[in-house]
Amino acid sequence: MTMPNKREDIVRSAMELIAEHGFHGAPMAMVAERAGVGAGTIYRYFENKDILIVEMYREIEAKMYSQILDGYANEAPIRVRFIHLWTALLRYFIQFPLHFRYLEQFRNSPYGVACRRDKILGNNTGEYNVFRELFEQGAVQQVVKDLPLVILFSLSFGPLLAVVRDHILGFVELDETMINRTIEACWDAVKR
Amino acid sequence: MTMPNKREDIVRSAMELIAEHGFHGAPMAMVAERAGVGAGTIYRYFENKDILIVEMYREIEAKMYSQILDGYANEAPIRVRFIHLWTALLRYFIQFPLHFRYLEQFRNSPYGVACRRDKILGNNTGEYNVFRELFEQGAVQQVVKDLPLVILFSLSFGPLLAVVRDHILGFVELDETMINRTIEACWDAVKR
Amino acid sequence: MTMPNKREDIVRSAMELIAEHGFHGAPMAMVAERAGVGAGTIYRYFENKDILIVEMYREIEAKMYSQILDGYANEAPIRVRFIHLWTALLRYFIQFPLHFRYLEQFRNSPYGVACRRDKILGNNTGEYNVFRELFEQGAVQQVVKDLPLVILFSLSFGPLLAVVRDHILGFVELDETMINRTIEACWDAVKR
Amino acid sequence: MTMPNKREDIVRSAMELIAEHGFHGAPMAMVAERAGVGAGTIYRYFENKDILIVEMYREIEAKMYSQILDGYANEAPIRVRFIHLWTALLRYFIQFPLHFRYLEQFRNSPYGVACRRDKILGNNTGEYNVFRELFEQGAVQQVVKDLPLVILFSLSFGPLLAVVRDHILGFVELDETMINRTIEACWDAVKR
DNA sequence: GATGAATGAGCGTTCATTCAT
DNA sequence: AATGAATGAACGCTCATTCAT
Repeated sequence: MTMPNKREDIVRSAMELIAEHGFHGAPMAMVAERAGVGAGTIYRYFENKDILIVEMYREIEAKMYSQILDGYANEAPIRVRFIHLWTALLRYFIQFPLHFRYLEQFRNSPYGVACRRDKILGNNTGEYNVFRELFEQGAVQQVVKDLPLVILFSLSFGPLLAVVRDHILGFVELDETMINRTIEACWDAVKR
Repeated sequence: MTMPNKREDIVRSAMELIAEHGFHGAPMAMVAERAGVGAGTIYRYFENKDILIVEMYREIEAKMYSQILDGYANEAPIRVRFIHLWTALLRYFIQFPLHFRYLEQFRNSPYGVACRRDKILGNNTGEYNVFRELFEQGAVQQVVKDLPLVILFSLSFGPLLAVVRDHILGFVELDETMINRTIEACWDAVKR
Repeated sequence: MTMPNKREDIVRSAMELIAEHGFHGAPMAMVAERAGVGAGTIYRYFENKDILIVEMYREIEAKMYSQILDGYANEAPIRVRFIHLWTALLRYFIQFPLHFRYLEQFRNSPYGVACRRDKILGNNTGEYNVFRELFEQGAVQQVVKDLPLVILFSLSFGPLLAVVRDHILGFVELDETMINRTIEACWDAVKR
Repeated sequence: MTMPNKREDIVRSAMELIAEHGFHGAPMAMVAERAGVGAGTIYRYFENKDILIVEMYREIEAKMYSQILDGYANEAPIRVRFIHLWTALLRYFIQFPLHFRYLEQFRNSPYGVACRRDKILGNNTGEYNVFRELFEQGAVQQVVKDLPLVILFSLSFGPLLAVVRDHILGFVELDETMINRTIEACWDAVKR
C-alpha cells in the first residue's frame, strides 16, 4: 500500500533542493536520496520531473490561497481588504520561506511564464480571482489608480515580493511594525 | 593576439541564448557556434561558464549605470532625481530587453544571490552608489519613508521590475503615459 | 491454491504485447496489468521473464503441432503429406497471427537460436519429428532433393514463413488459390 | 579533425554487438567501449541510436548491392541473371556473416518493417530495382510463376536467407556444390 | 592564438525483480 | 496465494571542459 508520507518526503526534499539551488540544482537522484527513497520511487508519484514541478506549484498555491482567504471579509472596504490580503500573503511567505523561494524559481522558469501567460491572456473570466475582483471594484470606486489590471498587480505585488525576498535572504528583519509599513507602502503604490 | 571582437561575439551570443532560453538553454557549444568561434576559444577569454556568466552580468551592469547616470543632476531635488533614475532604468530595459531578461536569470541564480549579498552585507561603504546616496539624502530631508535602505530599494525597484517584466513578456504595452505613471507609482511607494 | 486461469491470463497478455511490440515493448508491469494480476504474481508462475518467454514458445509450438497433425495421414504419399503439413501450418499462422509474430520474435532472439541449436545439433534422435521423418522417407524414395535435412527444412519453411510474414504485415492477401500455389512453390523448392 | 577510422570503429563495434545480441543487447556504452571511444563520441557521428541503426543498414545495403551487381549481365536470360544475383547474394552473406545477422535483426525490428513497407507500398516506380525488373520481365516471358511480385520475392529470398542463416549459425557447411544446389532450389520455387 | 573532436560524469527515466503485507 | 509499492542498476543522451593539432 502506498505510504502517503513517502510522497510528502519527496515533495519536501524536492522543494528544499529546488528552493535552494534551482531546478537544475535538484537532480532526481538527489531528490530521491534526500527523501530517503529509491530513484524510481519518485516516478510512482509523479510522471516526470516537469509534472513534479508543476504539481508542487499547485499545492503551494492552494495552501497559500486557503490561508490568505481565511478571515477575508468580502464586503469590507477596498483598502481594508487589500491590507488583509497583502499582510496574509507576506505572513504566509515568512512562515513558509521554502514556498516563497520555490515560487520564485517557478516564476522564473518556462513553466511559470506559460502559467502566468495563461492566467493573464487566457479566457479567465470564468475563474474567480480575489485579487482581480478587488482591483476591479477599486477601479469602479476610484480608490485605486486608473491603470491596467496587469500593472496594478505588478505595482502591488512587486514591492511585496522584493521585500519578502530580502527578508528570506537575511538582508532585513521584518518585525510587526516593518510588516505593516511595508504593506502600507504597497498600498501607496496603487492607491489613488 | 586575441582579437577583442571575438570576446564581444561570445558575450553577445551567450547573452542572447541565456536571455531567451535560460542558463541551461545555452550550452557552450551553441554559444560558440552562434558566436562563430571554436568551442575551445571561449575558454581563452573566460576560465569557465560560471565566470562567463558573472562577467556578462558585470558588463550589463556597467553599461546600464553609464546610461542611467547620463544627464543625472546630482544636486536636483530628491524626487526629480528619483524620477530621472527610475525612468532611465525603465527605458534602458525597454531598449535592451535581452539585458533585462539576462539580469532576471542572473538574480535567480546562486551567483546573483551571492552577488547581492556581497553588495548589501559587505563592507561597501567605500563604494559609491547613486541609489543609496539618493535614499540616504531623502531620509535626511524626510521626503522618503523612514525605512531601512534595503526596504526602500525593494519598494521602489520591485514594482518597476515587475512592470518591465510584464512589458517584455507582452502582457502590457508601455507607452509614454504608462511609463510616467508607473514611475510615479514607484515613487508613491517610497515617498513620505 | 494457484488458479490456473491466472497463468493463462498472463500468457495471453504477454503474447499479445510481445507479438505486437516486441520483447522490449512488453514490460512485466504491463503484462501484469493487461492480465489483471499483480506484478509479483507473474513470478509465482514463471521464475523470471526469460523463462516466461521460453515457456510461451513451448505452448505455441505444442498447440501448433497438435493442429497440423490433425488429420495427418502417416502412410499417404510424401507429396500429399507435405501439402497437408505445409497447408496446415500456413492456415495456423493465418488463424493465429499473434502466434506467428511471437515465433518470429522468438526465433530472432538468443533463446530462439539456442533452442534451434539444441534441436538440430543435439542428440534428438530419440525425439519424434514429423518433418524429419517426412524428408527422410522422401530421400529414400528419391522424391525430394538429395540435400542435408537442415537445408531441406530451410528450403521448404523459408518461403512459407516469408509469405506468411508478408500476409500478416498486410503486403499481400492470401486467398485459397494463393495459398495452394504458395504451398506448391514450397514443394517445388524441395522436390526432385 | 575527425579521424574517419573512429567512425568505422563505432560501426564495427555496433555491428558485432547488434548482430550477436540484438538491438537491446548493444547499449551505447558497450558500443563505445568496444570501439575504444568515449560514450559521447558516438553522438558526434550519429545523432542517436536509431539513426546509427538505420545508417548502418544503409551502408550494408549499398555495399551488398554494389557487390551483387558486379558482373551482372542485364541482357542475359532471366534464369542466368537469377542465378547470378542469388549466388552473389549468398556469397556476400557467407563473406560478411556480420552483415547478414545485422540485416536479420534489422528486418525484425520496427525500422525494418517500416522500411520494407515503404519499399513495397510506397510509390517506388521511380526507384530502380534489379530484382523487381527481373521478375517483371520473367512474368512477361512466362518463365516465372504467375504470382504477385511480393510473393515471388518471398518464395525466392525466403529459402536463401533460411539456408544462409543455418550456415552462419553453424548448422550446415556450404561448399560450392551445396551453394549451387541451394540456388537451384530457390529458382525452382519461382520458375514456372 | 584558435580550433573542434573527444571525453565521461551526470542527467531524467525505465523496468525486472523483491518482499512486507 | 496474491499483491503492488519500492527498488536501483542500467539505459540513451547531453554538455562543460580539455588538448592535440
